[in-house]
Amino acid sequence: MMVESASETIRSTPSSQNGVGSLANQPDGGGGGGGGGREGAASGEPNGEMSPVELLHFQQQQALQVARQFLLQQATGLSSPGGNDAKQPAVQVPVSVAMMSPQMITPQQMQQILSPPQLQALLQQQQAIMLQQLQEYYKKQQEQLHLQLLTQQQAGKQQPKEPLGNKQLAFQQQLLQMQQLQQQHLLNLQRQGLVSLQPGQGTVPLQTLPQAVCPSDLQQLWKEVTATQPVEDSIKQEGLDLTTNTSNSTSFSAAKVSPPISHHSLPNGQSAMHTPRRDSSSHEDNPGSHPLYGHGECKWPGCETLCEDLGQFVKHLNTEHALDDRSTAQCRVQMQVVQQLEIQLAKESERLQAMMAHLHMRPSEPKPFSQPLNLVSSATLSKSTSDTFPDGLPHPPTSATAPITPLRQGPSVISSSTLHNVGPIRRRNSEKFCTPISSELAQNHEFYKNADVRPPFTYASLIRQAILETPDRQLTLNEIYNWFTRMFAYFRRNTATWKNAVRHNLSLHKCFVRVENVKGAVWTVDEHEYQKRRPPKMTGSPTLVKNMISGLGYGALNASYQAALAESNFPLLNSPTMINTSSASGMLHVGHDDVSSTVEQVNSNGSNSPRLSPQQYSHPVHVKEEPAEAEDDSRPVSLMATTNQNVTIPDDRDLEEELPVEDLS
DNA sequence: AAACTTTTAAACAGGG
DNA sequence: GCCCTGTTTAAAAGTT
Repeated sequence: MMVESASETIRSTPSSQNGVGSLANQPDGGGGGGGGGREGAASGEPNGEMSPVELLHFQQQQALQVARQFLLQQATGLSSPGGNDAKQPAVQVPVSVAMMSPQMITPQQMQQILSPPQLQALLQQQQAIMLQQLQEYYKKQQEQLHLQLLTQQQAGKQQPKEPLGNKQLAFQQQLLQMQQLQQQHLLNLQRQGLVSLQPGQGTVPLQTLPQAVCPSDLQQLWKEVTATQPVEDSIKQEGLDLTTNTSNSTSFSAAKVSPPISHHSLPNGQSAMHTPRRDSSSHEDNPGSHPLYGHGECKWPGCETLCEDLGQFVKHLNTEHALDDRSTAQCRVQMQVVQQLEIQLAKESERLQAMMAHLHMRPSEPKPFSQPLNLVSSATLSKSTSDTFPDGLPHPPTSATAPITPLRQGPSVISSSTLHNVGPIRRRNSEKFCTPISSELAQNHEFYKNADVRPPFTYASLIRQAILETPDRQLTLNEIYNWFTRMFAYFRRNTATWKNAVRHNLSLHKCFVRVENVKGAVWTVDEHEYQKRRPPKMTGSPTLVKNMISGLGYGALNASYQAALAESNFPLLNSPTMINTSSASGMLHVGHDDVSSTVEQVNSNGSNSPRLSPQQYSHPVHVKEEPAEAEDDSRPVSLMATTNQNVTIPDDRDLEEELPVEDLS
C-alpha cells in the first residue's frame, strides 16, 4: 500500500501576467511631440543660373517637401495597414533625397528644418534603405560564394580529394563568416537603434522604396557600419585555419567572449559588449584604459562620441550613459547580441566539427565548443544564483554590482557564473510564456545536450516533458533522471542536487502522479493538474517580445530573439543559414502560437490518453532509446555515452519532427 | 508589500 | 549499512 500524502499546497490560480511591454530596445523615450515644421514649401524650378547658395536652399526646400510627403504617407500608411504596399512615386522620390540629402544639407540644417518626428521618420527611411541595400549586398556576396563553392565542387570531382576538402571548407568558412558578418551587422544596426523602428514604420518605406543606392554608397555604408567591429579584420588575419576547430569560424566572438571569463565580472555584460566589437581589444587590455573607450571615442553602442582622454571619457560615460532606461535598454540589446553570438557560436562550432569529421580532417572531438560555452553556463550548480541569465538586466551598470550578486556562490566557479549573475533572475521565464518547452527543446536540442547550460525551464516542466516524450507517458524516477542527463549537459553534474530537486518536484506537484506498477512505481503527468497551475492568460506579442527579451535564456534566446527580430520586420533575417525565411516566419508562428494557445495547454484536452498535439508530441515514438522497462540497468550509461558523441543523428530526427522550424542546419 | 512559485538543502522513512 | 525512492519542511530568491 502506499500513502499518497499529497502535500496540498495551495494552488490558487496565479495572477495573470499583464503585458507591460516596455520594449527594451526602444532606446528613446519617444515622447517628443514637437510641432510640425511650417516652413513654406519650395516652389519653382531650379534655374540653371542658380547660385550655389540658392541651389543649396532649393535642395533644402525640396528635401523638406519630400520629408513632409513622406511623413504624410507614413501617417496614412500607419492608419491604413492595407495601403502599405501601394505607394506612389511620391514616396520614391525621398529615397534619393534621403540618401543624398545628408551630403547636401548638413545634419544641423536638417535638424533645424525638420521637427524631431520628421527627422526621425527620415532617419528611419534612410535606415530602411540602408538595411535593404545591405541585404542585397549580402545576398550577392553569398550567391557568389555559393557559386564558387559549386564550381569548386564540380572541379573537385575530377581531382584528388585532399585539396578539395580544404577548398570546400574554406568556402564554407567564408560563407559562414559571411553570414556571421551579416548577422553582426544586423545586430550592430539594431544596437545603434535602427531596430527600434516601429514595425509599421519600418516596413512602409522599406517595401516601397526603390533601391537607389549605388555600389559605392553601399560600400561606404558598409564601411561605416563595420567600422565598429573587427570581424573583417579577424577574418583576414586569421585566415582559414581549420585546425583550431573551435574558434576559427567564429573567432570574432569565440576568442573574445570565452576566455575573458575573468573580466566578466563587469556588470551587465558590458565587457562582452565591447569585446567582440573592436579590433582594438588589445588596447583595451591595457590598464588605465576603459573597455568602452578606444580610438579616442566612446564605444558605447551607437555613441562614438569623441573624447580626448580617459578622464573626459569617464565623464562622458557618467553623464551620457548613466543608469537610465535608455542605457539599460541598450545593455539589454547588447546582451542579446552576445547571447545570440554565443549560441550561434555553439551551433557553428558543432557544424564545423561535423564537417571536419565528415571530411576526415581530423578526429572529431566530443564537444569542441563546450569550452567557450562554458563561459555561458559553467555556472555550475553553484546554486540558485549561478544559473540565472541576464535578464532583468543590470542592476546598476556600475562595476560595483557584479561582484555583489553572488549571494550564495557555491564552490569555486567564479566568474563564469558572474556573467549570468548579472541579474538574479529565474530561468523559468521563457518556459512560462514564450517558447513551449518542447519546441524550445527541439530547436536547441543539440545545444542543451552539449552545452553546459542550464535550460530555462522549471523542473516541473522538464519532468513533464520527459514523461510526455515517452510512448506510455510514464517514467520511473530513474528514467527521468536519465532523460535529464541525456538531454542536458547541465544535468550531468551535481547530480545530487538536481535529483533531489526532481524528486522534490515529483512529490510536491499534484500534477505528477505516482502509479504503482508491477515493476515498481512510475510517474505520470496529470495534464489537467499541470494546466491548472499555469495561467492561460497570454497577452499579445508585446508581452511576448518583452518576455523574450527579458526572459530568454540560453537557447531560448535563439528562437525568441529571432522571433523578436522578425517581428520588427527585419529584412536581413532572410539570410539563408542564420535564419532562413521560413524559419524566421516560423519563429513568429511559434511565438504567436504560444501566446494564443500555449501549445502545451492544448494537450490537456479531457480525453484520457490524449495523443497530444501532433506537432508537439508526435515524436515520442522515436524516443525508443529509452526502454520503458529496462530501468537503471546498463542502458542509461551507454545511452549517455552514445548521445554525447553522436550528437547528431537522433536529434535531427527529433528536430524535424518537432518543428518545421529549424535553425540549426 | 504580500502572496505565490521555484529552487535548493536537508531530514527522515521505507524497501531492497 | 548503504543506496534509492519518496515525502516533508524550510529558507531563499524571484515573480506577479
